[in-house]
Amino acid sequence: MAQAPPMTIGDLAAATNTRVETVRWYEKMKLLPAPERSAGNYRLYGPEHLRRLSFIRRGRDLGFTVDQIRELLAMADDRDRSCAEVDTIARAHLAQVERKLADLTRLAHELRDVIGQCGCGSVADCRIIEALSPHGDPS
Amino acid sequence: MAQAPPMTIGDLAAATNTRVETVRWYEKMKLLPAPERSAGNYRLYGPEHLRRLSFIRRGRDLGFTVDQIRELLAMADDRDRSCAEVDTIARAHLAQVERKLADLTRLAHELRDVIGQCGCGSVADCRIIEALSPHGDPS
DNA sequence: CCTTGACCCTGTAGTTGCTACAGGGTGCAT
DNA sequence: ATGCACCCTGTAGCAACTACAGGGTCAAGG
Repeated sequence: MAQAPPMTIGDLAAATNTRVETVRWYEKMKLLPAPERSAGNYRLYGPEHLRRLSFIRRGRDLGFTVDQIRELLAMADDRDRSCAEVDTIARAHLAQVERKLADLTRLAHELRDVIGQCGCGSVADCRIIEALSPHGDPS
Repeated sequence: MAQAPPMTIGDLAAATNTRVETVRWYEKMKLLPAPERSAGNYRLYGPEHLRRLSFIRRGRDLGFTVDQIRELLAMADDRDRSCAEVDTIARAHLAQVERKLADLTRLAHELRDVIGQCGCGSVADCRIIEALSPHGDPS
């Protein structure tokens, strides 16, 4: 069984659908440990880095902040710790997502209302502009 | 009929539920025209500023970007122009909101799934951590 | 052997929409 | 005259990247 050869930063980025600059940024932010370097000073990554970066990316896709991911990683690294903290973070995050969802739903309704009323005449009687303007401009 | 006396930046901010710094920032970003100044170099605002800032704030509440609001303002200022462009911006924005809404809905589902599976034992078999990790780690 | 081109390196500045000072000046009431 | 609340400018910070600039490295083709 041959070991997989180390990956360059470009390989790692491609494998995780990440930009090279972002990988370097995660390293600076200490989400990803600094890897070994080649003779020519290139970063060389192994499968452990791939796993960790995949974790980070998935967390980001799920909308966790970098700080939350840092906490999740610390917990995942400490496998004897209770899972309750992980659950707490996830639940707090879900609550936040649900709040945002409610906001956006309301917003979409308002926008649909506003757009529905527009007869597309001249701006002078555009309902969209009117809806944005302070109520009823009496002059 | 007495004219309303000019408002200070604090008054204007209070009347529109905005922070003073934000008002100054809108001025620098050229959303709000620079007002006259008092002898002591205080900004003095009139009802036109109040109207314009209300418009901006309402647009921001509806999730328009500052750039979009700048365009909407330019159109609103030019009252003979066709309303079709306004409609275009609003529709594009709605489409974007709906995309974000779909993403967040999917995300909330995933988070609920992940949280539901957590029996809260030790991290070693935490389903949340597992769900974030790359599929199935065969070793 | 040399060049070309794709990749890599560091470091810094830009993005969005504000927010938070620091270090001062103004205006009004006591 | 002395507080105190408010105003001024200017700069730096937040999140999470993204986009250079100005260089170095490496493998392949001629």
